[in-house]
Amino acid sequence: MVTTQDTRDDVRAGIVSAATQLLREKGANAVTTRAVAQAAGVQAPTIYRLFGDKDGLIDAVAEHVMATYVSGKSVAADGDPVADLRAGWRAHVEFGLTNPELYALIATRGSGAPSPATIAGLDVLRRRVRRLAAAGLLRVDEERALMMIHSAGNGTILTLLGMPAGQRDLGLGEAMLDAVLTSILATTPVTPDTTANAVAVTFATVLPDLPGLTDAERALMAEWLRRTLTHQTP
Amino acid sequence: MVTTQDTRDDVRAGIVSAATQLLREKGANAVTTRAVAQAAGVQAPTIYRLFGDKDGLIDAVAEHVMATYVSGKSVAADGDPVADLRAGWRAHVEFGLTNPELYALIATRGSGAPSPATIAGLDVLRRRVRRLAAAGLLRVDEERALMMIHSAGNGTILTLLGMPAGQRDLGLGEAMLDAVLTSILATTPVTPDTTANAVAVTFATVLPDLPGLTDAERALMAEWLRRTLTHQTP
DNA sequence: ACTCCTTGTTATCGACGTTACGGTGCGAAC
DNA sequence: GTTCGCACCGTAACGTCGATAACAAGGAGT
Repeated sequence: MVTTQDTRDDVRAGIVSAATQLLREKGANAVTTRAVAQAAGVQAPTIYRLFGDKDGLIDAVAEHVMATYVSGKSVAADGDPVADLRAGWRAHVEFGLTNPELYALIATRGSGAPSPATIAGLDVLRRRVRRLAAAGLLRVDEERALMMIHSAGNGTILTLLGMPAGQRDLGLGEAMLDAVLTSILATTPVTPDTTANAVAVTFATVLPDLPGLTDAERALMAEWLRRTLTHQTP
Repeated sequence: MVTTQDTRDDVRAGIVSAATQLLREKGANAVTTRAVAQAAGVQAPTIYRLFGDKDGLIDAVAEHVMATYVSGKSVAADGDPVADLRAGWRAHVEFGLTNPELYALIATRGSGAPSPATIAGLDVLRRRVRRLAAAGLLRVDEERALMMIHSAGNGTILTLLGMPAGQRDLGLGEAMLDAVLTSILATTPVTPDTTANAVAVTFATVLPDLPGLTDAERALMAEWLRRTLTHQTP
């Protein structure tokens, strides 16, 4: 039978919708299990049967809001990697400013595991950073670049949310992104050809200049590079 | 008579101390008015007579912890303004990592007025930025520079606190500060040679695709690459 | 001696997250 | 067709939280 599953999903959607509206209109403190249950027309234990926990409800709200938000935008996954990163950054900042209570709720989980929404956001950001790295545009560690962009974005949004809506420095977001990009981007692609072979060849030429490695490590890497390059059949 | 005032201060100090210890050892959720009152050997209403509010108690705890923290360090207010800013940044990051629960508590006040600790931190940062401006070292708005440093610091600390204590990228703080300083300072500090780093990063992305290498060799190279990239470049 | 302000103590309020328990309906089995 | 089993639903409650009212006690100042 499907009706039971359908009504279950309907009830679930209704609860999420009620919680979202409550969060937007009355603030985070107004999102209590009783208030949500009353607004959705269900009983309090229903929330626990469907979401297990209040945090589960919050996660579902975050997922719902983010889904409806990104559905309105077309994420350009092609084209210039840098332009894509900028677009993603702007969308992120705009999302934070559009949903202040929700963002403060999911971005500031005191301790413990980060929220699923945070993990999802980090994943899409990681994909964008990987494109930068693959294009030869990064001059820092991929993980380092990821963490820098994440920290800058999170800090910027929280700072903007911390000041009254009227006097927000709206250029702060662009300035922060420019600062991070200037620090992590290579001015021009370092290799015109990003095939594995070409990159390995280029890497072999800069290997002696890399700091923090012992001579033995450098020698081993050079040896392995030579092997992988001679392994090529063509 | 002074004894009444003295005992009042003593009781107050005892409550703050108990709350601080409770916060450090049992986490933020364990800091309840009842638990604090019992740990301090007073009754629950005493907290409200002395601090007015639970937020007041938290603010007092923050002030106490910060005071005892900065008392251990000598803040060099003279000398190079840039060096002072760097020292203040490092102290701030170190404070956040040393007091995770407290920092998460005061830095993530969802909405409403920021905590007194935040305001105090912004004030000392504002003074440092003003010295930069007075020395003619800023190439952006003073307020813009203030907000950028504040956002970067807050975001960095929250990001570091969000990952397990073992695998924190401790160079992230310096990298973020360098990124912001490069963008706001008139005198651009020396940017190290980027070519080698960029090639190394690009190489890391193609490393999994290289033929003729064992998994162990690939893992070792990835580890060495990570080390050379996170290596501090003067 | 009398009054007033501060302190200590108890009891309690309303709200919160969460859960135990009994009823209820519906498909399955005989 | 009757009965059994089981998943669901609604009521009520539990334990805890922040916050406060009410009142006793005791010393300070006049």
